[in-house]
Amino acid sequence: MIYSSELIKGTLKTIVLKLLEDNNRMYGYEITQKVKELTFDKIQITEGALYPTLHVLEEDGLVTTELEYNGKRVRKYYTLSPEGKSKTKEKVSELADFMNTMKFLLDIKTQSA
Amino acid sequence: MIYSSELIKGTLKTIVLKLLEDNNRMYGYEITQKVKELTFDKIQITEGALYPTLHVLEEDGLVTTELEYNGKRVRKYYTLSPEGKSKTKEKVSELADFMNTMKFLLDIKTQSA
DNA sequence: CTTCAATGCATTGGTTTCTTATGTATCTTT
DNA sequence: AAAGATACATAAGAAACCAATGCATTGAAG
Repeated sequence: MIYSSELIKGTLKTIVLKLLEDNNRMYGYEITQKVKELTFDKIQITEGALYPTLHVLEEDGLVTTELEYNGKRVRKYYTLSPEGKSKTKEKVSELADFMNTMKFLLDIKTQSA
Repeated sequence: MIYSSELIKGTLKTIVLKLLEDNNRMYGYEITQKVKELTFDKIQITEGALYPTLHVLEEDGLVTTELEYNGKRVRKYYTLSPEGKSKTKEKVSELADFMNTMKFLLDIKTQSA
């Protein structure tokens, strides 16, 4: 089962920030694979979604980048900036809070009965 | 605190379906107030978002409607159709599953350490 | 040795979904 | 009488994602 794509909307940026927080330094393709692995293929980030998101994070100063060459193949590594780190905490805690609220909404009957 | 609007994306339809499942029969404005109340003002559904969503649910045959007059003021009541009921179960369980996955993603460090 | 899959970057066009703003009208409270 | 709440609705625009495409390198399989 793969989640319908609407669900990813709004959470992608937070997912990426959280992964960077946990792994310090990652490149784009690595992120797609890590998410796929960690979610047992339930979330598959498309490149058309990921790269624009990474570029926005960079424009906003939340990440810094450095190019690295393995032979001739280039990798663009992303690392959280100080602002990126605090923004990550914000976004993660907001999402956690949101999920609690949603859980409450979805379980109304069980909880009130 | 009100959640940043990106978070609502993708969950609105499921929220509406779930409320209709719990309350059997609701009209639009009532839904906005109920969500506001149940989430302690953290989620505020705008009418510009809600009404198009309700119309789509109707077009898709997931809800049926009936107009009712309180004096001259009209209310449009929405009720889940049989397809709507099964669709609701689908969507709610998908969202619950998604939230578990997200929770796992956000807690990686805690869980692996 | 060549072809296909995987790795790695990126952009473009299109759709969905929501926001903001606006419009109309009724009812209630001050 | 006016303002705010109730109640419907639409329209223009932005945001965020998907699907498709493109380019290039590397590794594995035949």
